[in-house]
Amino acid sequence: MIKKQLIMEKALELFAQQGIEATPIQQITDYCGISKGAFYLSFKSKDELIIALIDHFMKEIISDIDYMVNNTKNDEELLYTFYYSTFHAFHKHSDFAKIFIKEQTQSFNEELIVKIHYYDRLMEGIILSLIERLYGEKVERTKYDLIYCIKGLMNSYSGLFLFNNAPLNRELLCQSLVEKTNLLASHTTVPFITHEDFQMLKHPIKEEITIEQIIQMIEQVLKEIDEPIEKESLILLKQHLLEPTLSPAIAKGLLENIRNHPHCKWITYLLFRYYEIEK
Amino acid sequence: MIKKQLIMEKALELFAQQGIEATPIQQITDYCGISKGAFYLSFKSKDELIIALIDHFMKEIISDIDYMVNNTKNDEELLYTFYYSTFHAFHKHSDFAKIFIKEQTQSFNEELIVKIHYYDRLMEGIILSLIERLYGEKVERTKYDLIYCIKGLMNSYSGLFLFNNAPLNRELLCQSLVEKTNLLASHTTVPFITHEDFQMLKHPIKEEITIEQIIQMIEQVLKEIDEPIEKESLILLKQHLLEPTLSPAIAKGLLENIRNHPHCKWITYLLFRYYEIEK
DNA sequence: TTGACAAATGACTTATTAGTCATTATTATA
DNA sequence: TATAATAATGACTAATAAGTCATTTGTCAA
Repeated sequence: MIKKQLIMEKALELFAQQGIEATPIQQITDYCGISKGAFYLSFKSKDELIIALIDHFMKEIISDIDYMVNNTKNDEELLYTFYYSTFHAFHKHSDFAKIFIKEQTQSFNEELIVKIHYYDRLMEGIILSLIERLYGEKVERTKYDLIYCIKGLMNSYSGLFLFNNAPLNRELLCQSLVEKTNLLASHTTVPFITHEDFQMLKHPIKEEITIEQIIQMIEQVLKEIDEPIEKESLILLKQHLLEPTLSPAIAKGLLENIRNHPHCKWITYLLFRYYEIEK
Repeated sequence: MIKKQLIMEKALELFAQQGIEATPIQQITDYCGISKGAFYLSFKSKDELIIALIDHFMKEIISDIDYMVNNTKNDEELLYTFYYSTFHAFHKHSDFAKIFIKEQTQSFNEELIVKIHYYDRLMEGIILSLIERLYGEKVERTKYDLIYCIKGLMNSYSGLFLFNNAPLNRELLCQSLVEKTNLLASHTTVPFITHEDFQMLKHPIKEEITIEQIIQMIEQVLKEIDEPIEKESLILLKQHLLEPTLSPAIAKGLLENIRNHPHCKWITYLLFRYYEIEK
């Protein structure tokens, strides 16, 4: 497990610098100080490494954003928080964000395209629920169009700091985008993308994840981490999944405990979604 | 010459389908019904072909748009004409547009990056002059920011028909974007990109700038500004450059102090790069 | 018809890189 | 300590692709 993480970290650096195609396995293993053969003990192929990277970081980024949005009670701050946590995540994982944006349109690998599409959909889902919460009925006709505006603006501005190294006044950027979003949401009368278009564009998202799958994931993560608090929290949450005994407050508290551990972010996201649906 | 055009046409098709990297010369020549050697009679290398393609199509697209914009006398129609001719050109040369957008962020080849930047700048120039003509003084503070909004929106929506081959109601799309642009132009009060930022982005530095040059710049700026905090921060940063004594946290803080001063933006940018604080 | 010149060919060289596997080193166990 | 199990190695194979060049083919003026 440790070896796998080492490879992922080092590979990410090189990929961001040179691009995925231009980085041979040999260079990654040299940089890690291991042999080429050792790489293939951790990953079946170069593609598997790429997929693992995308999964790892997109899960972390999406769950960070989702958590922030769900835990901002004040609607006034909601948009700002959304933009802020998005750009924060992009900045924190800028090496990855670069790769993600770079390869977004350029991949030959089918599995990769599906992955990227999938996470793109999740992002759209977050944006949509945010718009609905903020503007409600008023944007019924324009909300799908708004999603594309927001995505376009984010893309344009994130390119600035990702590829031009410009130092970033993130507060100002977010303020500026909040204003723009509000403007577009309040005054747009001619949407381009309608509900029907949006449905059409929608690739069927992967079917709901089962409790069994979440439990399997927890068991996997338990092997990877050492921190006692997180470990015990996970064990309790697992039991709670099998047979719900804990009060909602305790369950929520346990989720808080594991929320910030890098290996637990995705599980936290799934569990939050799971309990949201249940009630 | 005829041969050269044949190769360019056929190569464009294959590039758009598979990506540039994934298309071998052999495949292009097979598709053309000529030999591999014949290719090298027309182009010195694969790179030369790629550059030739970009030049050819970007010249055509840019001049089409520029012509339409310059020949629209009625300001009411100007924005609509701009969007319409842009999307028309993208659609007409969709194979090329795909490649251009794909490779925009992903290129290894230095010459190619320079080319793409150059044409991107031309596009920004067209958009800027259009904004100035339409809104004049009213957008003095927000016009550079507006450019990035327009580019972001165009990108987001052109992706729809380029990569999802959604059927396109171009009239509706342009109407919709005209409304959005007018909204943003009329009501934006918090621009993110200022005149200074825009100037800065114009000259992306390639060659290393020496400490001495930065110090010279600081001395120059010191003469220009009066604010005590910014002044002292600059003096301290200058000493720190000559002989590093400050802790990273203090240096970072001083940079924060000067970051938003219009005359210090470029220096801040250089220093951030120098210390590699912000990536 | 011929010979000179240009155009075109494709087998070949060189280089790169993903992935394999027989061998060696290390660690755990009895 | 001896032995089995596991991890790690890197030389090797196979595949791909850019670019070259000796040879062939085509053209046309004399």
